[in-house]
This record gives sequence, C-alpha cells and structure tokens, in this order.
Amino acid sequence: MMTMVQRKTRNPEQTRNDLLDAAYTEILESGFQAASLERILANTSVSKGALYHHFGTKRDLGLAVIQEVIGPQLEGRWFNMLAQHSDPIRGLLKLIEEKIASADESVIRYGCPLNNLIQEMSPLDESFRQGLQKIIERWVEVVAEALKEGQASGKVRAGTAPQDIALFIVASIEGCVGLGKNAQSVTAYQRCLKQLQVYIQSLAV
Amino acid sequence: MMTMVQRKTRNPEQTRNDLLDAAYTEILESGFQAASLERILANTSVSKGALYHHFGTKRDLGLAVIQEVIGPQLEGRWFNMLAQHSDPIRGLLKLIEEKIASADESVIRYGCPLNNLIQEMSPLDESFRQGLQKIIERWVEVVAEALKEGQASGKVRAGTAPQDIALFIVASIEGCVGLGKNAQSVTAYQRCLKQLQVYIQSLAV
DNA sequence: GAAGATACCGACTAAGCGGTATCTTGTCAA
DNA sequence: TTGACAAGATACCGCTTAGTCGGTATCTTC
Repeated sequence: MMTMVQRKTRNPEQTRNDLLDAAYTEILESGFQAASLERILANTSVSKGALYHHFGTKRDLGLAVIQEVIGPQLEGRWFNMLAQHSDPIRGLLKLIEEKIASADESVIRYGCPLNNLIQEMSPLDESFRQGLQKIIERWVEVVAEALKEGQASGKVRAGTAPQDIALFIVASIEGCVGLGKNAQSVTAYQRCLKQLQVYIQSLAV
Repeated sequence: MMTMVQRKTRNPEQTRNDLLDAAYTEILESGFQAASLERILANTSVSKGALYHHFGTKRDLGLAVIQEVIGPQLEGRWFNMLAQHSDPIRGLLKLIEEKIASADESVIRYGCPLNNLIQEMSPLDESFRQGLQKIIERWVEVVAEALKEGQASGKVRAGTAPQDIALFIVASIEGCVGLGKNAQSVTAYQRCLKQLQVYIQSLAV
C-alpha cells in the first residue's frame, strides 16, 4: 500500500490549462520534437498520470497548444485592431508599430511560435500542418478583408489583389521576426519591420 | 576476434562528403535535433567509427553542414547572378523569377534549409547561430551592395537605405518560402514571390 | 452512505539516442 | 618490407524519451 501525495483539491480545468501553458513555453523554447514531457511536468508539478489523463499523446498536447493557445493569441490582436480602424492602412501600420515598440527579449530570442512550428513540423505531420494552416489562413483573410474594405472606401489603391498583398504582408512579418531572432538584434528586427511599413504605406491612394 | 567488412579502397574525402550530403538531407527532412546519426549512416553505408573519425560530435557535423554545404549553395547563386547584371533591379527580379519557375517539390515540402535551421537552432546554440548569421549577413550584403551600385548608376531610387531594403528583401523571401511550405502550395508560394517582385520593381527610378 | 466515474499518482518498460572503446585494415613513407 | 598512423568497423554503454499500468484519492449521483 503506497501513500500518494495528491493535490488537495481537484481542478481538472486548471490542470489542463497549466499543462497547455507549460507545453506552450517548452515548445517555444525547444521546438516540439525536442520538447520534454518530463520538463513540462516538472514546471507544472502535474504528474504523468494526470498528463496522460488529459492528453492521449504528446502529439495531442501539441495540437491542443496550436488550437487553444497560439491561435487565439493571434486572433485577438489582429482581428480587434483591424476592426477598430476604418482605415486599414492605419490599422496595419499601428499593428507593425506595436510590434516594433514591444520588441521584447522573448520575441528576439525565440521568435514567432507559429512560424517556429511551421518550419519544424509542417513537413512531418499533416495534422500539425493543417492546424497551423488554419491560423495562417485566418490571419491572411483578416488582413485581406481589411484591404478590400479599404479599396471600397477609397483608402487603398485599387487594382491590386488584396489576397496576394495580405499573403505577402504576413510572410514578410514572419521573415522579419525570423531574421531578428537569428541576428539576436532588436534593431535589425525593427529596421526590417520599418521597411514593411514603407511598403504598406505605398498601398495607400 | 571480429571479422570486419571494410570498403576495399579508402577515400576519406569522399567519405566526408558523403556524410555531409546525407546529413544535409537528413537535417532538411527532420531538423537538426531530430536528425538521427543512425539514419545518416544507413543512407551512406558509412560506419559509426568512420563518422566519429571525421566529426567529433553530432554538433560538429551540423556546423560543417552549415559552413560547407548550405553557405556555398547560396553564395554561388546570388553572388553570380547579381554580379553579371549591371542593373540590380533586373538581377533581383531574375533571381526571384528563377525561384518562381523552379518551385519544385523539395522547396514546397521542406522549405529553406537556412531558415529551418535558424528557427530551430539559433536560440539553442550560439555557434549554430553565428554560422547561420554569417550566411545571412553575406546574403544581405550582396543585395545591399548591388542596390548601392544601382543608386550610383542611377538605376535605383536614391534616398533609400540599401542595407535596410536588402534586409527586408531577404526576410520576405524566407517568409514566402515558409508560408508556401505550410500551405503545401506552389501557387501560394508563387503569388507571394510575385508581390515581392512588385515591391522590388517599385525601387527603380 | 454506497457505488461509479473521474482525476490523479509514480514506478516501470522498451526503444532510440549520441557517444566510446577497442579492434582491424588500408596507405604510404622510410 | 616494415613500422606508424590514418581510416574504418562493431559491440557496447548510459541516458533520455514517450508511453503504460495497477493502484489510489476525490467527486458526483442516487
């Protein structure tokens, strides 16, 4: 008969969220494949049994992080910002400006969690790829929609394809973050985004 | 007493190159951390003893791949192309055009080996970061230099910072490749690069 | 308050990993 | 021809990994 040290009060939701949060951090720092379940458990003081009660496999945990942590994070920021500006150009510039201003150590060191997972996992696991792709598509769509409305209200140059431009903008952002991360340089990151601002400005009428 | 089945004729250089090539492929397909030495050996029919004769650690092998495979690959293409065009805009457009035209399965599936390693390894290993950064800096410098000469000869708009623009161009390329890879879509990849061409064209006088 | 379900515990397993030790064999200079 | 060393071969080691499983504690329901 073993004596078990269990949590006094149960809280399955909190346990699940703790795991999701810790997994998010661990994946951000080490990548998914190199992410260690043992380390995640150590950082949460959740037991292995509890982990495997909530998530069937490491893979399931990773997919949950994508859908429940990374997705909503991005959705909140971009959707809200572009919704509250009638001029999409101003909204986009503001978003980039925020990224420039809030260039903290985490972004410079670990980059974009979405992009990290894309580069690592999308060729290796179709479910990962689809989960990530859904987020990207939503992101591009939000930007494209804003540009489209901007064209309708005469604030964005006509004759350009909003979908293509939105795709390029998102790609450039990921590129800037990636390069800033490798340079370990806030200024390189900011210089790169500044050029993106110049490009965006050129989309105005 | 063991019976050893050895290669009839020795060829240390070839052995080293075989290892480098196989490691490059394995890293491209699985990432560095998940790259398996056993798999590399299986694909080369080189023995573990031979591997560890040529490379001290897995890490050393990875660093050698960066310096001796990935670096030269990029250097050749970009340096030559921009050197043989007097108009840098035309040179850049041609390079992008080539990328668009030669969008093969490997690029769409596995993306850019340089970018992959950056996102995975640069926060984890300072030597990796520096090796990769050297390549990026060289790349940016080649583009910046071309733009600068273009400004001098009146083919590129003055008043813009060549270094910053070059940085942005490289970032955008990596971004386009990354997004195309996740979309598993040649056309998305091409649409993205086409927008980059539009941007580059806007740099002309 | 008993029963059943849910949540959680932690020792264990099997496989794969990078790396090492010890050996043999090919090469080439003396 | 031989000695020395580089190159290659293979068995093995310690460690970490994701995942399992029998068991226990808490919560819910009746």
